[in-house]
Amino acid sequence: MRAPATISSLSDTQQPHNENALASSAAPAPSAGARARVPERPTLDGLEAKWSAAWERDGVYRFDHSAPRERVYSIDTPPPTVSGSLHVGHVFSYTHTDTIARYRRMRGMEVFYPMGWDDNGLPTERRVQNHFGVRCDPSVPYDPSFELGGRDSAGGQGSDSKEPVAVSRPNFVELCLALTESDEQAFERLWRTLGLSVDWSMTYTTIGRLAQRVSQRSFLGLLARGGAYQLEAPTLWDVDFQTAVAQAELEDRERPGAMHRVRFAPASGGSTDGGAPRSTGADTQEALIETTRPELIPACVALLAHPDDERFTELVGKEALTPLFGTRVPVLTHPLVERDKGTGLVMVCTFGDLTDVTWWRELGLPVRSVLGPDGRLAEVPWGTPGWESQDLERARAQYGELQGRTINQARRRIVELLEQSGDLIGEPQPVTRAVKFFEKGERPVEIITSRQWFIRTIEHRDELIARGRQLKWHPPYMRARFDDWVNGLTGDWCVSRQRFFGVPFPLWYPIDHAGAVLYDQPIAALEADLPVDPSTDVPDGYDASQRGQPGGFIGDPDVMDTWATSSLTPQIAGQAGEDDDLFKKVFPMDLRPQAHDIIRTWLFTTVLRSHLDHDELPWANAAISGWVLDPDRKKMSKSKGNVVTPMHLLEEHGADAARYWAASGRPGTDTAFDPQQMKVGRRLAVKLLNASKFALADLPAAGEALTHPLDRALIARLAAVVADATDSFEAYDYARALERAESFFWWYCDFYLELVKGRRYDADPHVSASVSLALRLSLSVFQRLFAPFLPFVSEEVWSWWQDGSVHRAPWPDAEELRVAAGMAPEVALEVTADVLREVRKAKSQAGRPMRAPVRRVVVRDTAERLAALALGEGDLLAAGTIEHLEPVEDGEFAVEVELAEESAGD
RNA sequence: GGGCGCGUAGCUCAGUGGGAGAGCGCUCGCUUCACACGCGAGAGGUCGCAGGUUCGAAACCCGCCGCGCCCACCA
Repeated sequence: MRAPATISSLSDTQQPHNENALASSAAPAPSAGARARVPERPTLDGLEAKWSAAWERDGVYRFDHSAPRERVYSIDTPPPTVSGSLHVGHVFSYTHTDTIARYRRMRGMEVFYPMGWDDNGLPTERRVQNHFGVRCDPSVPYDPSFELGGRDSAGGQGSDSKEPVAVSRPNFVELCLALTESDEQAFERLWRTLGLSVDWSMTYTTIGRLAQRVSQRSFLGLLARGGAYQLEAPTLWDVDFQTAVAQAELEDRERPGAMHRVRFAPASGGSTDGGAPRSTGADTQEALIETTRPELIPACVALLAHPDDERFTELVGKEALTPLFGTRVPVLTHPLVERDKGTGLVMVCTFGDLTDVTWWRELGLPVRSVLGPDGRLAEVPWGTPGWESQDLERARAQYGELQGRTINQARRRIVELLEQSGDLIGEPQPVTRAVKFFEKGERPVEIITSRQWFIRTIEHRDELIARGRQLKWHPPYMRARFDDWVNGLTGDWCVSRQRFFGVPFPLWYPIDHAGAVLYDQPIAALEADLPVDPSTDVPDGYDASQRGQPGGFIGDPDVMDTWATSSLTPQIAGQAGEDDDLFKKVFPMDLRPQAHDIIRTWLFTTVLRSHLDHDELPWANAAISGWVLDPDRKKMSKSKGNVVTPMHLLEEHGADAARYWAASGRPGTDTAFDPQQMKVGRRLAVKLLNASKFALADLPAAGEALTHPLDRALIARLAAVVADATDSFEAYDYARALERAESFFWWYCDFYLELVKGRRYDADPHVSASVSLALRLSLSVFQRLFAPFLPFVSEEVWSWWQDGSVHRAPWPDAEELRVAAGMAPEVALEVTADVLREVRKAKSQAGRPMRAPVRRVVVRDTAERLAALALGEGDLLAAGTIEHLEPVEDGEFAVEVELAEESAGD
C-alpha cells in the first residue's frame, strides 16, 4: 500500500496504450506539467465523428493477438439479422454489451469483441426475391456471367407483369450477398456512430466462406461420430416456404376456428385384417368425434378413447367408417386422450398435430397422408392398399371435391359435404384456439412426412441441463427459461431446410444403375475442399457429367437451418479449425450477450453444439437483456408502426445520450422507450464537459498531498463510489454502476465544487495546492467512471489533459483512492453540505440570489458534528457568503440564517 | 394448465428488516465569475389488496388481484 505522499509520483504513470495497465490505476496529473487545453466553449457537437475516426486511426479497440490467454476477455457478439430493419432495441442491447467490453478493457483485458452479420436464411431470400424479381431453382446450372436484367429500382420495365426469373442456387446466393452487403454497411455506420468498441477487422458473416467451412466441418464431425442422422419421418412443415422447420422456430398464435361434431358410422362385417378383434354382430353404436380440422377426415387412421372411459367400452376394439369416404378405422385407447374434451372420442389423422404423431408412433398406425408440401390436398390412390373404401366410387367423388384445394378451401368444402350427407351433427361452434406457426410464416405449420437431417438432442437432455447450471446467468432467473425449454423438448433437432440461401449440406448421394438415389450411403465432402456446394461441386471420384445419371451422384439439395450456423458463432468468430492459436485464446468465451426471446434458439443451440463438439460450455457468462417497450408497455415492432429509426435517434440526442438511456435499463429488464431519459443523459454529458472545464482550466499547480479535510473526505467518498461501481460491473450490472457514478457526480457538482471555489481561485499556492490535487484526482476518476457509458464526451474531456485514449486508461482503483484520502473526516463534508443546503433554502425562500450576503448562521448540532463542521468552516463561509458562523451544541440539527439587509450590498 | 418476472410520487424507476427516495414533469425563486443544455427551493405517495412472522415489513412467508413474458399433447 502506498502512503498519501506518493500521490505526486502518479504524475508520471500516464501510460501509452494500456501497457501493463493493472499496475496502477490513478492517473490524475497532466503529462509533464503541460497546461490542459480546454476549449472556450465546450460542446458535444461533432464528438461522434471526431472520436470514432480517431479510434479507428489509432486502433484503440484492435484486439492484440499476442496477448496471453489470461488477459483475453472474449465476447460472442450477437450477429444482427441484416435483412431486418434497425430498431432501437439494437441500440439498447448492444450498448449494454459495449459498456461491459469497455469496462473489461479498462481493467487491462484484451477484449475480443468482433461483429458478425447474420445474413443467411429466409428473411434475406424473401427480400432478394422481391427486390430482383428472381426465384431460386437448384436445377438451373450456374451462369457465371449472369447479369441482373434491370429489374430493380430504375428500370421499372416489366416489374409487375413478369414471372420471376429462375436462377441457379450460386447465382441466387450472389444476389443475396450483393443485397446484404449494403445492409451491413448501414449497420456498421450505426454501430460506429453509437460508439461500439468493436474490432472491425474481425467481422464475419453467417453466409461467408468462414462460416460455411466451420458449419460444414462441424456437421461432418457430428456425422462421423453418429451425432447426426437422416430420417424419413413426419416433420414440421411450412407450406408457404415449403421447408421443414424446427420446434424452436414455432410460436403460438390465437386463431378463430370452429369445432365440428362429426358422426362415424359403425363398420359392419368386422375388421379387414383378420387379426383384430371382431365385431360381435349387430352393434350400431355410432361414434361421435369433435374436430377443428374436418378436412383431415380422409387422413383419419383411428379413433381413440381413454382406456378407463366406460362410455366407449362397447366401441373399443371395433371399427368405424369415416364419413364421406367409407374407410375402416379401428377404435383404440390411449392414456393421452382426455375424457372431458369434446365427445371423449378423438380422431387421429396423419397428421393434424404433434399429438397425432405421438399416437401414430405409439400405436403403430399406418400413414394415410393427404396434404402436399404446397399446402394443398394432393392426389391419393383410392383403391390401393391403405386407401380402401366401402364405396370406392363415392370416396373418389367426394375426395375429388377436395383435391387441389388449399387447407382452408378444403375445410369449407368438406363441411358442406358433411352437411349434405348428414354426418355433421349440429352447427359448427366457433372457437378460438392457439395454432402453431413458423415464426416467420403466415399460415399454420403442417406435419408432412419427408426425409430430413437431424442432430441428436434428446439423449443429451440431462447433460444440457447440467450445462445450464454451470453457466453464470445474468440475471440468474433467466436460467428457468433454458430449463423449461430443454425439459420440454420432444424430438431431435431437425437441421435441414428446403431453402437456398444458407450453408449447404456437404454431401452427395450415389445413384445406382437403376436410377435410385442411395440416401443411406451419403458421400461426405473432403475436409480440404470445404466449403462445398454440392449443387455445383462434384464429389471425389466422380466427374461433373455423372450428376443425376444412373451410376452417378446427386448433391444434397438442402441447406442448414440458420440456427445450425448461428449456433457456432463462438467457433466462427474464434476461427475454430482455421487459426487454432486464436481459437485457444478466445474459446470458451467469457460472455454471451443476448435477448431473452432467443434463449430457446440461439443460446440453447450454441450450448448444444459446444457440448457435442468440445465437451464444454461455449462461454462462462450469459448476459440476458430485455426488450424495448413503447410507452404502452408493448414490445416495439415494425408492424405496430411505433419503431423509431435509431440513426435519427442518435442524431437528435447524441450517441452518449442514447447510450445513457440504454445503460439505465437493468439487465434482463424490459425498458420503456423514453426520450426524456436521453435528455437527462445529454445533460449529464454537458455537465461532464463543464465540470471538467471548471476543474482543469487555469488550474493552479497541484500539491503533493491532500492536506485539507474536505478534500480528503471527498476522495474517501469517491473511493466508496468506485468500489460500488466496480462491484456492480463485476456482477454485470452496468446500470447500477452508472447510477452510482451519476448520482455522486451530481452531488459533487452541486456541493463539493461550490464549496471549494474559494480555495480553487486563491492566489496563494499553499491554499490551492490541496484542492488542485483533489480536483485532478476526482475529475480523472469521474472521466474514467463514465467512459464505458459516455465514450465520446469522456474521451473529449480526457483529451484536454491526458495523452492516449481514456478507453485504454486503467479503471479507477478504490484502494488507491482510500490511501490517498488517508484518515478522512467524511462527516465534515456531510455536515458542511447540510448547512449549505439550509443557507440556500433561506436565500431561495427570501427570493434572494445565491450570492446574497449572510450576516449570521447559527448551527445547532451534536458536539461531534460541530467539530467536523469547524474543519470545513472556511469553505462554507465562502460558498455561502456568510460573515459569521455560530455553533451551538444541541442534540437536534437546526440552522438559523440571518440574511444581510437587501439594500446594503447591492 | 405449469413456470418466471413485475406492481413504490402524474411519468420512468432505485430502494430487500429500523428515517419513503431519485430523475423527469409541475410550482416558485435566482442573469452566482464551469455550465440558462444552468442554479436553488417547494408541492406531490394508505409502497396492488388481505393475512402472517417480527419489538419493528415497501422489503421476509402465505393467499388473492392486475400486467408482461416463457413453456405445455391446444381433438
